[in-house]
Amino acid sequence: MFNAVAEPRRREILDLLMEGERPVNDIVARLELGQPQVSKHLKVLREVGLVDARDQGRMRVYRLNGHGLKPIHDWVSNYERTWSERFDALDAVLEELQDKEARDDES
Amino acid sequence: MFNAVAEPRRREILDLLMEGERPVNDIVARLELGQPQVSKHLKVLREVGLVDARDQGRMRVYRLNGHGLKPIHDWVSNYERTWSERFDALDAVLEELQDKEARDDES
DNA sequence: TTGACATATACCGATATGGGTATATGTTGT
DNA sequence: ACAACATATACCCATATCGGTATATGTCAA
Repeated sequence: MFNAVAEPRRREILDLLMEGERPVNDIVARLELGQPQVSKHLKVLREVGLVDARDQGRMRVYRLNGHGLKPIHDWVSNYERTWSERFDALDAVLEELQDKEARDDES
Repeated sequence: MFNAVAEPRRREILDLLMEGERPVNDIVARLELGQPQVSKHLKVLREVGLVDARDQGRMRVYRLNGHGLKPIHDWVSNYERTWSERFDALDAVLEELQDKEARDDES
């Protein structure tokens, strides 16, 4: 899953699909990459559930399934506290509470 | 960057470092992996700025630098709207506004 | 200074991966 | 039925990556 997204071209494909669903050739036209390569990347993305496909006439239309990114989002979110100012503020509050408790215990 | 985090063992190392800074051998003891392999993973993590190192006596203590994950968090966040209920609610509001405008234009 | 320790690096082999070219599969229009 | 089209797959090659083993580098302790 992480691996699927680690590939720059695959991220490009996902970014592109955020605009809306697209048949393979549209994607090929945008990316500077051969059609077989795009099909392979799409296969990988499909296998991990990041995109879905729908047959329409002789073309296959791919659309984004962003829900597949939730695991990554969840994992990264655990680290957000290490940089986010929002969490720094929260830390400050918690620390203050601890200090207050310590003072209360003393007295 | 994405690539550094795509490796399961490297994610394990990061998860482990969330508990606090650790010398290499501590990490080796936790992961079931040889010391050279751990050193190599740490090197990769250091190169992309996800960990920092500090020399203490004859050991090198590594600590997490979660800030390096912000780019990933930012990228994934763009997709959050595609699954989050929070954003679904926002979409509903926006849609309602559009409907309202449409009705106003008619009259 | 010497030996034990902590870590990094060099090297090897197996496997995976990405792009390229050719071709197979399936669909439409005539 | 046939030709053009859209996509997928098979195969090849070059390169990257991971784990493993051996070894180099640097530090402490006696």
